Amino acid sequence: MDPHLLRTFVAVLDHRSFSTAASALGYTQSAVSQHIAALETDLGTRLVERRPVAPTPAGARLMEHVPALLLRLDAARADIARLNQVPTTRLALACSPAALGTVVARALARLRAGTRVDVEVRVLSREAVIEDVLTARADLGLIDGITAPSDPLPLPDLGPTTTLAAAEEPLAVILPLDHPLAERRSLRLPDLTQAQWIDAPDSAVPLERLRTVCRADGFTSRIRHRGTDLFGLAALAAAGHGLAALPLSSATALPAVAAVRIGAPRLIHRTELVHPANPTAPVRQLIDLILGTSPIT
Amino acid sequence: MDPHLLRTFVAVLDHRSFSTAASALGYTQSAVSQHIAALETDLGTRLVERRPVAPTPAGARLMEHVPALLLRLDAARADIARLNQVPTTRLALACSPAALGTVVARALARLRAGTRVDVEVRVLSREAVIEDVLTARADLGLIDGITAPSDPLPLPDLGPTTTLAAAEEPLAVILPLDHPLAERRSLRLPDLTQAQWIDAPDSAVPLERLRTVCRADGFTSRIRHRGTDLFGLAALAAAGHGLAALPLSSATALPAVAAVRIGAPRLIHRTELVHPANPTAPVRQLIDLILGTSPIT
DNA sequence: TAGAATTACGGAGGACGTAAGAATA
DNA sequence: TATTCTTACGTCCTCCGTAATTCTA
Repeated sequence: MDPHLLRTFVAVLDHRSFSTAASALGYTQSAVSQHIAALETDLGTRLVERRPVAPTPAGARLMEHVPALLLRLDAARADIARLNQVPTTRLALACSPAALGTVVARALARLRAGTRVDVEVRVLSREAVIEDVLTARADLGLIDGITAPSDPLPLPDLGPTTTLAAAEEPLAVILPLDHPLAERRSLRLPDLTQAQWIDAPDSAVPLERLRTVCRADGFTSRIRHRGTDLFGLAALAAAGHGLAALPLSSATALPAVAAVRIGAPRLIHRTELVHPANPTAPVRQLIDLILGTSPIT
Repeated sequence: MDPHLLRTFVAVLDHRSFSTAASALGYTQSAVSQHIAALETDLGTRLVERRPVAPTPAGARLMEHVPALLLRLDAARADIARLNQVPTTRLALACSPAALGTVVARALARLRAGTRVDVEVRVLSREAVIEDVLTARADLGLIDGITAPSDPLPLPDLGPTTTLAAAEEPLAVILPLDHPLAERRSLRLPDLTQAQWIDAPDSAVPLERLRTVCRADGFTSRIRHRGTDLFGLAALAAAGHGLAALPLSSATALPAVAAVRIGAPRLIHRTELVHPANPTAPVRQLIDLILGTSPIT
């Protein structure tokens, strides 16, 4: 179970082909074939079905571990590299779309006033934000999500990182202006299980998460929207393709849609800050700024 | 970052010696030295201080990743091995001490009545239970802990496993029979931050966890009790060495100590069941039995 | 039958052991 | 000075590429 073998394993399944995986990795087909054969011998089972290339049940099971494993490996390497890094004043901040509106924009406004810290903001899916922070492609991450008021966001294994609550606000849904529910003061989420939704896991609250917090099925969607483009999502919602859940402030700011607050169950939208252990001084400064505890105004 | 190198890395730090690590791993000292050198070259930093052997800051950082990494690697292998395993009727059940009292004993009483499933019960620390389930040394695990009433227990990353709530009960503290607070109907946890506690992370609720849920410091201890022996813990508590937090039923059943319920904050003690994906039929049967949904009575 | 994976085989590099050499308590 | 780690070096084995072979859509 050498990491190299595991990397070619995922490449093969990603490309659904030994040869293209080989060229992507800079190996020959032969080498890839040998890698897979070595893995299969080691584990004593066939992992990949050939022609067409597809995971066997065992391969699928392995695939549930390997990406996390390789990520953690990269995280370890990055974590050590960070130790000897000289503090830069050019910081990379990765955030999910709703985190940008609820926290980052406001924080950066305060930044202009007083510091000489340069920030590059990168808007990504939640998973990609975590990846970026773990692998040191970003100095700081902001992730948004919904939970019961006192709970932390359920984040996957983050290793030795710290998460801090950066902002909380009510949850809302966006819907077309002429939607029958658009005039309501607030809505109950369980009443919306049968509505038509847009599944926009990278930008809005993932439908899967709505099902979990409501302990209910439903929340079906005909359209899936990938990417971090909230305005595009709003356009789809405005055109009547379905609802989407967002923090109230973002929902209100979007054009051509109505924003209605979710009144029940008691849920909040929270943005959490994720940062590696032992942040450098500029990073710590930015953290303080975002948390609003900084003397800089 | 070959897994072999990482394994010798942890062995070296565990044994605080290259030579004893070598013999433990079945290598020569030379090989171990080369392993460490290879890792250090790869990562570009010294990881281990020699004579005496100790982790450098970078080594300590690496050490925060490696055990989890190696565990996940073993979990992947075990997960695949389980696929081709023939269902046994001899099941290994790993549980934390309080889980035994709250769930297992009762469930196994029902087991005697109707099935031909053989169970081996193993009482371990929470971490060891998780390890056993992930690496298939146990077919099923039960872990106890405390949280706010509707929250799940905060378990570390478990990969593709499922957790289910198995039992809930009030939280209590045990104290000497002649303790001034022993006659109380209930106690508030924040009032006990300044008391003397026994830190028994393997058997009772870890003090660290009490601090987290109370959002308070304190809960200091002079005695640390390792191991899964609840009666030993009770003896220490009875002798006045400090308090310990346990589920009410276990606390009540222990000899020579008073059990007082924790009234605030609103916390529950919950036992959760951890099992791998796709359990075999006998395992599923045992799960149903434990959850009380089984027709077997 | 063509496209694609496997097998055979050889060379380069890596890994481990033996043994001699440095370093430190 | 004794113990412990490092370095040198030889051998064996592994890994990858080339090329011939087998498989299957």
